[in-house]
Amino acid sequence: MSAIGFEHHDHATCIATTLKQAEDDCAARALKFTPVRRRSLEILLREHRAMGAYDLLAVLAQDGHSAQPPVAYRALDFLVSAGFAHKIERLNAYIACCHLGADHTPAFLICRNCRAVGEADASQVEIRLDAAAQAVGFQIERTVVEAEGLCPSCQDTV
Amino acid sequence: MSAIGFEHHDHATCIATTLKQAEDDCAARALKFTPVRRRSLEILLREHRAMGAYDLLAVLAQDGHSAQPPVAYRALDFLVSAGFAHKIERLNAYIACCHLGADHTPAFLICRNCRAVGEADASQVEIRLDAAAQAVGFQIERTVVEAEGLCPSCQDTV
DNA sequence: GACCGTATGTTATAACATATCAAGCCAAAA
DNA sequence: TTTTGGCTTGATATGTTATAACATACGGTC
Repeated sequence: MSAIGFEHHDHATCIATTLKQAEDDCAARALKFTPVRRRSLEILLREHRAMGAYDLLAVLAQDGHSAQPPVAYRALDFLVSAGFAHKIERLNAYIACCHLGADHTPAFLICRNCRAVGEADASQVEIRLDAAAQAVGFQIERTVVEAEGLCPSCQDTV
Repeated sequence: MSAIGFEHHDHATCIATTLKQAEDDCAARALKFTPVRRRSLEILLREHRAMGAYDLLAVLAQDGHSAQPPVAYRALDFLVSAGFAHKIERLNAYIACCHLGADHTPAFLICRNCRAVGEADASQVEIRLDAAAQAVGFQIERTVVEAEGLCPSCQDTV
């Protein structure tokens, strides 16, 4: 699959495998995959779309977790820094990573109509900023690439 | 100059020329370069860094303009859609375009320490997403590229 | 048990953004 | 000239996203 978000796939398996991977990964790196964190990742995986922190919070609240904003933001920060989720800056929203384990600079395709988000196949994405950065002595640590446009299903309807 | 923001330049001239260019451009395209809009661009140019909408608003207020949020957001929307300014998604902030007139997909270098922002030289930036987008039938309209890291002056201090 | 570091709970507030409706301006049509 | 219609502005209120600040709980180690 080239991008998730615009195509169908076996969702239940996808959730289970990714959770397992995250669990193993945390064990290996001595990170604490606590209940809130695990549950947050599960929710992101289940929704399989970009969710606002407050969307996540609402679902967590239904589980009986504390429903204050920092709870969601902390969980999201953990997931992002562990590489299990990404923040979509354009939407101020978060999405589970679907290439977990692969060390990648993700590139997202964001539909401006339905807000669906796909993670572009890293092998087909090329980003070259080194020369420009080097020219001014800037030291790049992380790069955000987000393309906005229309997803297949919205191209006809708009 | 390869990137503005990390290097010195003749600022007064830079402001004057850009304002003039914007003015001409508006005349040519039948856009209304009203006082608030002009003043907003001038402020962004003068500051020469990413400003939040409320930062802009505070300066506008000193001029005696109405100081309600919509005033700033409207002006910023105009400037962005006219191509005179860019939004830095990572910072939820806005910056004057320094390559006005050139049709470009800007790429920004954002210092995570001092929040200085440089616009990378377009000629040295290469972004290829077409293949990935085409593979899933996504139609790209606009691409956001923002690199986060350390600017020259912050590399020693942090 | 005492200590320490990390994670969580809780309250409050900062920061960013938009909806809505009324009023003004200007230019083109009648 | 008056009218009409579109765009710009003014003003109020509200919605949305994010963090500061402080207190408490939990788990491991000495």
